[in-house]
Amino acid sequence: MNKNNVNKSVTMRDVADHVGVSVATVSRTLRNPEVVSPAVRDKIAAAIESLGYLPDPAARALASTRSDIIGVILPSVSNNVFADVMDGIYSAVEGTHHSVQLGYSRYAPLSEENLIRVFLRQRPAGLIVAGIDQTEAAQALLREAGCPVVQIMETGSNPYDRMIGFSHYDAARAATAHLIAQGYRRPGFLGARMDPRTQRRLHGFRDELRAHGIEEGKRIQTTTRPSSVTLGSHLLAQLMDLAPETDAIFCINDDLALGAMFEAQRRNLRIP
Amino acid sequence: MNKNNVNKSVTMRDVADHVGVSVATVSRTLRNPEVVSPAVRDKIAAAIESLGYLPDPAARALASTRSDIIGVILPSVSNNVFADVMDGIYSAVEGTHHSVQLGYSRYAPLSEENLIRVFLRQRPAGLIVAGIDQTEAAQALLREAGCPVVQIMETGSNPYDRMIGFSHYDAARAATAHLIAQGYRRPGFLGARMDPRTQRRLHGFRDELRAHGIEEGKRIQTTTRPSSVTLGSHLLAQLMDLAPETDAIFCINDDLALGAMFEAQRRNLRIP
DNA sequence: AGGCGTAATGTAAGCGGTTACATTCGTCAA
DNA sequence: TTGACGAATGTAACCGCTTACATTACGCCT
Repeated sequence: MNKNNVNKSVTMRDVADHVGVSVATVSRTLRNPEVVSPAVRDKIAAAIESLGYLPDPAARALASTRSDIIGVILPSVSNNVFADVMDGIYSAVEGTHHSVQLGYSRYAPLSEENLIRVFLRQRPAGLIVAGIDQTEAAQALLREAGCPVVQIMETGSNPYDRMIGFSHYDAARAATAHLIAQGYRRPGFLGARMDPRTQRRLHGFRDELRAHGIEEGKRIQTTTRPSSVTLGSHLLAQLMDLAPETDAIFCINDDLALGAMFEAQRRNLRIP
Repeated sequence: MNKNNVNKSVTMRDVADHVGVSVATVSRTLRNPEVVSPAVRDKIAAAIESLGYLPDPAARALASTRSDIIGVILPSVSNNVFADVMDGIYSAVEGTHHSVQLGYSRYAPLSEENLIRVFLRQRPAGLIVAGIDQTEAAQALLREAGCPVVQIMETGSNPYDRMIGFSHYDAARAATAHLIAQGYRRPGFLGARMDPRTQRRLHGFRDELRAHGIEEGKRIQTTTRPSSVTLGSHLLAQLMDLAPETDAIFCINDDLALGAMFEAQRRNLRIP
């Protein structure tokens, strides 16, 4: 096996010549092998292996007007949750003929819209986007994407195509209800970034408090800055200064929670 | 501006017809505008904008035998360090006409080799790989990649092309020297995964101890399992059970360190 | 033997750009 | 006035593959 001719690029033509068939036949054994006679198919497979042929994805995409790319658009790379998502996506894609192209919107809807446009231009095999907060234009694009579109990490009504995730509002209510059920009557809330998703969590928290007739006081501390561990510490410090009665904390993510735990420890607060 | 014709795909032909020039001229105003007369150039730019033309990357790649893709091959997505790397790469790429394609080797050299082969097939604009521990075949591929290759997160001799990073061995020695300088005479080591990079850190640690005539005792606790926070806790527990004299800890990464801190806290050990 | 249906393969026209080379045209020196 | 030259644009081949359609080969029936 001669795998090293990346530069001299073994083409389908080479494989075809080597076996003594036309390129069409080679293409067919790759795309739908069942229409090629087994004898020829085997010879072609052997030639592909021995010549180290690898298809040119650009040529394939151009000729077939469809690529093997799966576009993924997430708001952030540096968040653990998204890292887990990527992990999952890559393990699913591994071993298939698909490849992943990742875009990063930085929580900016316009930048997301643009990414969608660029990705769509490659006629991707599929598109994965986070959430439901796309711009009007982006929504239109996604509705006629011409490929499967899956929205992840959130649910809502009216999906473009498929949708998997959970309701951040409901989850926040459930978590808050849990705290209250445990007997905590003065729960606080720490939030950062405050993008639409985060806001829905805050609404869930608030509505659940209200449902139990609990005043929120000054126990909701948020910032629009991106979340981080140190920010978690700051926010908890702020919270405890302004609302020392706080007896439980709802953090919108793990970064903040971790920072809050460190700060709590510094202040010798009890952590269950 | 009609940006929504992603399906009906506005081609360069459409732009050319709209302005009344040949496609070659359109292509030129995109590729090297300086050879096109300013008047025509402006008309073309306006047409591109108003028709919402976006180039087809596959066609471009096929015709020019070079793509705008920057291939990035990392061992893991789920590690914070790599998330930071991606963050940096994406901010550098944002706003350019390049796009990033990320591959994930799962610390498996063969899988990395394969990714390199596949990426190279697209004649990428550049390639970024982590470290220096590629297979022979991969090394050969990278040396004649035909595009810039940059190795990150580590240094060593004999780069394929460019290399940025630091020596894990030296860094580990320096960190260990620091602990010893602070007066800690019984430092321990927690390591996970134990890939070549990690091993070099362990060697650095060991060599520095030896240089100071310090016995390592049972204070080196490692596992080949991938690192995680809970693993950090386990390893510290194990370390303190087997070597209670330990007075400082060297953790190979933040996951482990965090886990170790939690465990230390549980055991009421003092953390500076 | 002749005709026909089917399976296997070949032929060739694109896919949407890039680019070497040819052509046109205006300018200017002789 | 004429020829040469350079700048601007057009022409067309090609990049490597896919795929509709044409062709060939073969087995079977009448």
